[in-house]
Amino acid sequence: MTKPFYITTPIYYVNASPHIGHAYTTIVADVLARWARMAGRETFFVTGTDEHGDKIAEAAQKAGITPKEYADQISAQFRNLWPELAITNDYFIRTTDANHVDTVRSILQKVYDSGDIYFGAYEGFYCVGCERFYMEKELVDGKCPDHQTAPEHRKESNYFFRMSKYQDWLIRHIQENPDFIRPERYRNEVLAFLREPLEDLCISRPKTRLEWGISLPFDDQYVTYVWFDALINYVTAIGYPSGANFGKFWPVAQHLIAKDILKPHGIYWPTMLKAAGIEPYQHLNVHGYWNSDASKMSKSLGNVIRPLDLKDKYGLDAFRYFLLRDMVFGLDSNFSEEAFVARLNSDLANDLGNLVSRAVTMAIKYCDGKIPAPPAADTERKLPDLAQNTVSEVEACFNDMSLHKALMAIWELVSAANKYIVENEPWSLAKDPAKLDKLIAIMYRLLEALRTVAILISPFMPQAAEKILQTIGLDAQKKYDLDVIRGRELLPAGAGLNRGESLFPRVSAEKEAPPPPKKPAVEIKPEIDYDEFSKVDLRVAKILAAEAVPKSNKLVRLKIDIGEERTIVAGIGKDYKPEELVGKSIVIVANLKPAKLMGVESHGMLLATDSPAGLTLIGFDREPKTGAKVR
RNA sequence: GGCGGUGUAGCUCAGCUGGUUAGAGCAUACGGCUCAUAUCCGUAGUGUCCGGGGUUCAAUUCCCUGCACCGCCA
Repeated sequence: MTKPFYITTPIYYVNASPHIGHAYTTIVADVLARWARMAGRETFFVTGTDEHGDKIAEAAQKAGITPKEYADQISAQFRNLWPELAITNDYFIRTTDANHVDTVRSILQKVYDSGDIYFGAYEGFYCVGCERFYMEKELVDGKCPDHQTAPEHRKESNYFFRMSKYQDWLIRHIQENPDFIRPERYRNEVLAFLREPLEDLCISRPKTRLEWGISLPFDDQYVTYVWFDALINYVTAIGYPSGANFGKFWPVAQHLIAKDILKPHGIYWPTMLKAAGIEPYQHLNVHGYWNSDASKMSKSLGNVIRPLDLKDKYGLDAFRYFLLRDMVFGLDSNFSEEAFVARLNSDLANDLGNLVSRAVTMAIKYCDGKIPAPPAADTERKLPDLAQNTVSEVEACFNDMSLHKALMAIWELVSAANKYIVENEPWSLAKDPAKLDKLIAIMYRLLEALRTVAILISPFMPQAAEKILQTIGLDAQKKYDLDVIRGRELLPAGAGLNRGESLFPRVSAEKEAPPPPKKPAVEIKPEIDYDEFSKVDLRVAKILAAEAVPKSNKLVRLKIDIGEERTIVAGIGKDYKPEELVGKSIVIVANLKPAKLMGVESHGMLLATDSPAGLTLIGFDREPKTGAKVR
């Protein structure tokens, strides 16, 4: 009986729509899960969404909906994306699920009862805009670095988890289990962090400040905050404490995360488990970031690569292949469409796609369109032996999280098969009837190698694997596993070969750059004379205050100074936060006829234009005089 | 500021505990084949192995130092 396998993705926070980073992590988890199933392991694969916290409450308020409605929307985006990426998760968990709420509360109570949660005061510099405390060192000139406002000195009482108590235990555990956190660089990072004394973890927020969370079971004036809620999903998902799955899968739990959440998973989570009397997970697997053009991808930079765009443009399997082949697990990688196309053409189209195409064409021609009988005395074992080695090698790579190396190993087999064709020149053998047996034996070994390749790539590229199996006359619906290729199960002689369409057509790199859409030069409105222009009174205005107009998506009410105070309403709420507007100098049309927007009278209109990142206000390169005319 | 990582062919990278002509893939050039998605196979290169110093019979590999980039912590 082989060991069960339990893999989780991070519990994704619903403050942003899914991007390539989420896609990568989830695809890696999927590849691991598919591989484990193929290796005959009982497998459980969990992903889900983290839905509590002030960021969600805030975003929901801005959108004019309840936090739950907001979370429902974003959570659905994740849930709907996975089938499109062929993700085979067994369970999708949400931190708002009732069973999760119960589990969190029961673990909190348990830790509280054992004395590892205490009530304490927290004192410090609190920025109202950020709704968080700052350490003195973080402040710039005594002011909040984000808002440039002086923080208040506040005292707040909260519940704390006695994390410090488990520091020594954790250090020992990591040292005694070298594979606990991998790759090694992240293990070292955690150990480095643990050289400093660990502070206790604040795990609550007063409801006066944040209501959107799970109430503490021992004090309903507080909700639990962030990690003490989110991390617990990994045990909720398998039915902690008494579910059958928990007993089976928890001892082999593996988490998969990106490096940005190393600390919560490498430090908070194991100590929380320890305090709750639960064994630690088995492995924490940490990967790097996908960068685009060397700058870190972020929403604010507007260079988020949308996974679905790429999948639709080049095909899901190519997308999955590229992500897994180009990133060394643990390190950062650069994403570029150019690299993607290069991989697709050289590895998938030229090497694999063309191999399948030529092998099947010849097999159909030389073997009557059917899988031939295996050679009687098979003494020539170069290709079959290599295939066997490849299976073992790929297996070793999986144990090591070296997925890119697994693909490299498979591609050595692909190359060897191509070489095998050139060396044996089936087309020459076909001209000599005396060499028919040899020809048939060669075609058989080739088809056998294709089957091995197809099965080995199936966790990475499920669709392509299926197509190859169909092409070489095998039942694609059958569940193949490693035993089929390791045990050298014979190919079903007589099964019909089908030359399908190209597996991976080449794509042209040059033509990928879409031709600049032919625009009818710049469209200019009809001419006006100066008199007409001079009717427009443009003024420099200073923004004194700004607030979102309730129930509106993008309207912001601005109090401005143009020598006199005025109120205007502007549709810029999607691109600017009210607090970042205050103090800015802008240009307004001062003599525009007042208009009521969402019940608020606007006395003027500000000027803005489009930028790649959204609207941008017309500004100044020197500080202007408030109220001055703009000519 | 403290700790750590990285710096190897045009590009992306592999090189464990020091040892004969420093490797792979892509890109480039030339040759071969024609079954195949103008694909495949073979051959050929080029490298101050970031700079400087040291240890050693011998260093890309160890030590020190400088530079550049990155990460964690503050």
